[in-house]
Amino acid sequence: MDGTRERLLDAAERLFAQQGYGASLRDITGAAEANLAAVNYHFGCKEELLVAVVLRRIEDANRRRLDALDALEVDAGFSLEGVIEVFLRPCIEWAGDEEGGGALFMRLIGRVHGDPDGPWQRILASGVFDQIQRRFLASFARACPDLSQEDLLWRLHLLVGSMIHTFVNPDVLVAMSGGSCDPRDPERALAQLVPFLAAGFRAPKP
Amino acid sequence: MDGTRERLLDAAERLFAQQGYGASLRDITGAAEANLAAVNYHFGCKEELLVAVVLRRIEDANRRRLDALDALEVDAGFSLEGVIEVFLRPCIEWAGDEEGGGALFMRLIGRVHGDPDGPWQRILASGVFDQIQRRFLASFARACPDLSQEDLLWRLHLLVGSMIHTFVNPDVLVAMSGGSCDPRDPERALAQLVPFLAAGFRAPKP
DNA sequence: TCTGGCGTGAAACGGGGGTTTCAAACGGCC
DNA sequence: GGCCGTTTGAAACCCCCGTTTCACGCCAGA
Repeated sequence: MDGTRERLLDAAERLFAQQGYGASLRDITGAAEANLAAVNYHFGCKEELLVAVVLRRIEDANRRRLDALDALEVDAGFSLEGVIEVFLRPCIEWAGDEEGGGALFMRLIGRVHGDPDGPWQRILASGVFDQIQRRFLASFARACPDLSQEDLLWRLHLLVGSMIHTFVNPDVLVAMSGGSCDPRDPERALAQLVPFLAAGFRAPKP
Repeated sequence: MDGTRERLLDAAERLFAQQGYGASLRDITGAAEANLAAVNYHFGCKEELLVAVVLRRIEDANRRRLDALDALEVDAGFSLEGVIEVFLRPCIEWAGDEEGGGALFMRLIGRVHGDPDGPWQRILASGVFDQIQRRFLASFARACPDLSQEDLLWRLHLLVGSMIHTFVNPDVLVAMSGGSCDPRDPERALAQLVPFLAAGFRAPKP
């Protein structure tokens, strides 16, 4: 039967998200109804499996971000808020997607992101974020022409931090607020994040 | 010899930060020049050791934050920027403290924070952050009287995200900027974070 | 001095981990 | 049909892990 590779990616995404990198290959191959050796055959080793899981979603998300940014740039309605929304969109959709595994994927991102010497380095080194970073920096520079490149980098970094922290673990904010704040509601999350971050970008230069 | 407990905490802090929760008790007790069984004797199990490591620093930091906030509240110079700075201060100092282990501790925070089902839940449940959250929410409410409780929670959450993302892995921003942005420089980090976050808090209500 | 608990040392226990091996099965192609 | 590269199956290999056990030294208190 074909599709073993895809089934492995699906199962790994779910189990890595739920249990962290400590999830065993035996559990993953079991869930994928594949043989234990299939992981090493298709991906080489456990770490490469994780990298493949992450890249599969990131590359797709970045394509959609670039498309949306293209549309925004030529539109007369170009705005700082629009750029921020385009950047946030994939994460917001993932966070609200309980069935398709998007919510789990965000948790996985949080995990690998917290392990600086692990697979995350390989993901960064793969260059998946290079084009995204360049394009968005250019758009933010257009929206905030007074800021230096250094300031833009700082603020993009702070934006990413708020985004990850919010969508990786929506439950934290839900619990903290007793349920009144819920990042998994896309509209309300955007309504909170965009004004906050746009105001941050428009802050006077340090 | 006394101090085994403290040596274990020191060694665990370093090794957990460098290698994650996967660091073995054999390595930790070896580095602490203690016996393997000492961890289970003093802390019960591996997870409790991690919790103890984290709480040791968090409790101290929160005490200092509360003191600084007390001083700020009675001062005529009370301001939103002041509250933000007080909140950020411990993390900024840790991030710049390579020798004392503060920088490593921030990495550890990033790791345990990314593992929502792990020891972080026990840390949250311990209530270490309850008083801090209440006090700072009150201060932010004083600085931003127009915002609802829900908006304040959202914005405090976004602040925490930027803070963690920045100081947990300073190298990311350093690499991304080619060295021109360095979160480990306390003054410049404050100069970037405080205006951005203050403007975010002052953004109009969603 | 005797004693009892506290801390330590050394070893073993039971289990699970990633990876490798090699033979068997599959599937397109000459 | 026969062949060969690709994929799967089952088992073994070797290693490291957290925890437990139990005996031994230590030292205050009776």
